[in-house]
Amino acid sequence: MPEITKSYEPREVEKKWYAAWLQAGSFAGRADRSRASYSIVMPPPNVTGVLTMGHVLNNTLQDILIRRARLEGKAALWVPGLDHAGIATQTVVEREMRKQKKTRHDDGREAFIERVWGWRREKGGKILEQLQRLGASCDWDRTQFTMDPAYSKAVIGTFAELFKRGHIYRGKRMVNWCPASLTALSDEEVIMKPTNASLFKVRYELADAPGQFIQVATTRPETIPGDVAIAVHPDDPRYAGMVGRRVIRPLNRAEIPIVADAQVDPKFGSGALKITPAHDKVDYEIGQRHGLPILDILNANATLNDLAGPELAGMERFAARKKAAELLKASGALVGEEAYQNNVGYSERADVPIEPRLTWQWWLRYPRIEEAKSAVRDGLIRFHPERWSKVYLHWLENIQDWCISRQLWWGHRIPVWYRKGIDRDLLTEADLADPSKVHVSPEGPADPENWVQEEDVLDTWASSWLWPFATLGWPEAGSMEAQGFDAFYPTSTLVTGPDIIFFWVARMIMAGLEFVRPGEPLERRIPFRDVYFTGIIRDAQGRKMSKSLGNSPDPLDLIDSYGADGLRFGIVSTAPQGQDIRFQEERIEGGKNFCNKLWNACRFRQMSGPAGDNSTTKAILARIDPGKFDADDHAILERLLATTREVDRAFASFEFSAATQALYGFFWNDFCDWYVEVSKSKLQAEDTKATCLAIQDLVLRQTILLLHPVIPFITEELWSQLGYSGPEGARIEQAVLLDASGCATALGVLGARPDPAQAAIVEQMKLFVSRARALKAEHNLASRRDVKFFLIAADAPWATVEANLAKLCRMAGASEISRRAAVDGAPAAVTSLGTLYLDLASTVDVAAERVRMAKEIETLAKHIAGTEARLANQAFVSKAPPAVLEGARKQLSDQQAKRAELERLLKSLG
RNA sequence: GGACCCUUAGCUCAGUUGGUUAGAGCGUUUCCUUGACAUGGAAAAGGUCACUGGUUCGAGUCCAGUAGGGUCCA
Repeated sequence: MPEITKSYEPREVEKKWYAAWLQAGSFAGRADRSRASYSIVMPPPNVTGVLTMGHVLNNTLQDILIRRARLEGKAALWVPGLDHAGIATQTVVEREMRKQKKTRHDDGREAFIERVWGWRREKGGKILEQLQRLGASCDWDRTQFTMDPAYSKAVIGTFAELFKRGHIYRGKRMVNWCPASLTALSDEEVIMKPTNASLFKVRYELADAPGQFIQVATTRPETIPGDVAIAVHPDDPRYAGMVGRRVIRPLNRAEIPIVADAQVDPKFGSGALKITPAHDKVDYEIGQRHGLPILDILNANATLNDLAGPELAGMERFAARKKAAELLKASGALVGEEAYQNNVGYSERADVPIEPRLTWQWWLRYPRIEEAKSAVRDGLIRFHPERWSKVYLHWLENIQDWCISRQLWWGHRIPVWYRKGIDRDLLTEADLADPSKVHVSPEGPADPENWVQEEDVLDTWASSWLWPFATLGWPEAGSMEAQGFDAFYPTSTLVTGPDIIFFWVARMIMAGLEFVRPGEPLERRIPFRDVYFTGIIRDAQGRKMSKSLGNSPDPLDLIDSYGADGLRFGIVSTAPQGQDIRFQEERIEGGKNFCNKLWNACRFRQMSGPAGDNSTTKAILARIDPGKFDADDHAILERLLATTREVDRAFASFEFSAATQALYGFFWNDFCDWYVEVSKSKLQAEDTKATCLAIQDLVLRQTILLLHPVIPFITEELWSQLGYSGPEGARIEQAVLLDASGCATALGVLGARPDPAQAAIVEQMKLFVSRARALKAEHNLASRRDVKFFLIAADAPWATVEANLAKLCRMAGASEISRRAAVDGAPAAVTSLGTLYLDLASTVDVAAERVRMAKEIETLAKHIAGTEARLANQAFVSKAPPAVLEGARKQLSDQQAKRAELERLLKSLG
């Protein structure tokens, strides 16, 4: 067996094992009727994406779940993939073309799409390779891309099917138009941002009464040329006589009417609203009610068109706003201008203000809304943290039809064909259902020469909402069979961010309910059972990480510095459930240090004695002789069981950081700082050596297994180095992890069930040693190993000390601890095992000693007073549970005894 | 305007049915290269649990309100 090196060097170990895992097919998800299934579909990162800290967190958690499932003996499958990300990808490629002064129109549609594919092959999807550096154990052979032929077929087929079922329609409606990407967006892709604007107060002159005006307030004077009316509230007394009269539009001058509409807010501004139906959703509705014309003064790229009038035509919208204000001022129509903050919708991708715009689009009436609600409300799908279910339900309560068409080329082209020569603007609902005018099918019409295909593509989310089942071969029966659909659907857990709860999570639920296993119960149709929402990773100041701020560390740099395991351990240990995370590189460093600690503890084991048979738990147990147990053996096994129980619980309830913290505390404090140290004495004695080594082997084995999902590389390496892999060299994922009760049973069979009373003695010894060390440190003897202690103790505690004398001396750094009947004038500490004196043959600073002692008595007196007060309270004595009461009494007597002893010591100092 | 979350040590955070003297990591101070580990060990300092009131024998924990910070929806 090779010797374990002095410190852990992750680089080569990670490379070696990842290759070995791939080679062995360790990540392959195979359906297996004899085993429970556990499946996860990875939220597909954008094909344009590179690894961010958010991905690190998200994918580490998925990897933890899937690796733990493997150790629990489940048939585990983690499906990776990529999202074609319509707008984002098209933008990236167009930006490259712009460097050569070209646009996609120079290419033409087909050539452009081919260019995007070329980009995808060369530069896209790098993120999946980066995930491998992180250790992600996905079944890479199943990697899916939303534009793959089979997946595309599912997407297109779904459109045709939903159309057939009456869920999809074509409509001319107000949409959120992105003037940068030149496409419609869904409501979810619009981000409302408070924006500093100016509120312009503009007066419109009454046509029939020159010199009389009606005043409106607007943040968008450049749209005045598109005004077709002024609206007031019907009950507004200020305007009672105005309704029905006409005013002069001050830009692009024309007469327009004053109408009355209850949707006008009389409290806003002057209570009069200018109506621009082509450029505002509310105005459009009001316009419809009053039969007003629609005057569209904007081009698709948000420059003003000729209808805006000669002064503004051709201008960009913000320049036009300035110009409009100037024109109004010059004509005297501008009454005032004040600073104003309003909410403006921005395009999520392009980050420019969107324009409400009237266009023909394809719309989806969401299916299965009620079922989607009850699936979450009734707990068939559980959200973690649970509170997100409120956000989900609230959205479903107020759900609006989904605009699913996008004016892009990169994406799934909508499978609709129009008969040549038909005017699409005139198509009625009845025409849409008429197969002689409109053809809808995945294959297209039999006589394509007579038809023209719809140019629009589908919203990217209208493909990814099929992800949990389309990645498992749906809807092709053969593929589903081959990919184990039956076993792996519903998937077990979805790990994602709460920011896409509407975009993706809710829509996947509706899609699953609509399409999978029709007619079967809800719990068979839902796409996943648990949804874990991660927090958002922020920088140390609490800001979101972003490219423009440059406050996001490159995860690959972190892997280079701290190892993938260090990064994983660090990030998981800082990730409390459902709370945002402030990134601190120190925590990642802590992860690396923990790995090194683990490494060195294993190194110590290797150096301590010959390797025994570690190939199975049974073999290790066979090397343990419970007859040789001392209190420390009981204590470490007791803590091992408790830690296993806590880790089981934490993982089961998605408390990842609690799991890592339990393991950290156990391994560092209980094992390394105490058990390994006391082992150094035990290993000197031939009769306890073998059992002590076997216990170390047992503890290390279980610890490595519990840690493996979090830090897979180092644990695999140590698994092999310490011989747990057996003669066959089995990889760790082939081992079976025993839960707490399984461990207890295994120990019980051996007669080695840990005794809590013995474990309690170790707690006493720890405090004893700690007090001894403190005494030394207070007298500047911390580094001395030859200090003598005296102990005044009753027979029973002395027996404990005597039985563990060698260990206690070693731990305290004492040459001896001897029992005395009386000691005078030495610094002392009161412990539960007796009063401990530091033998300072000569110099004792009596004054300092008295101060220290008096301070301790004072602190103790406060606690005693508190406890006495509680016990003197009749209500407490009569109402508190007996265990609590008994605890308080015991505490009081212990405290009083300790105080008496301290007072005696103080007196003896003279 | 509606909903949700957060406020505990210098910093980042635990604290799960209310119950002994509120914890961890990092940082700080002092000491230590002894044969697993200085990526380490030992000791120590450091907190009116945001504030106010209430429920209770007992509140960091439950309830109401206030202040500050954040997120989502309108």
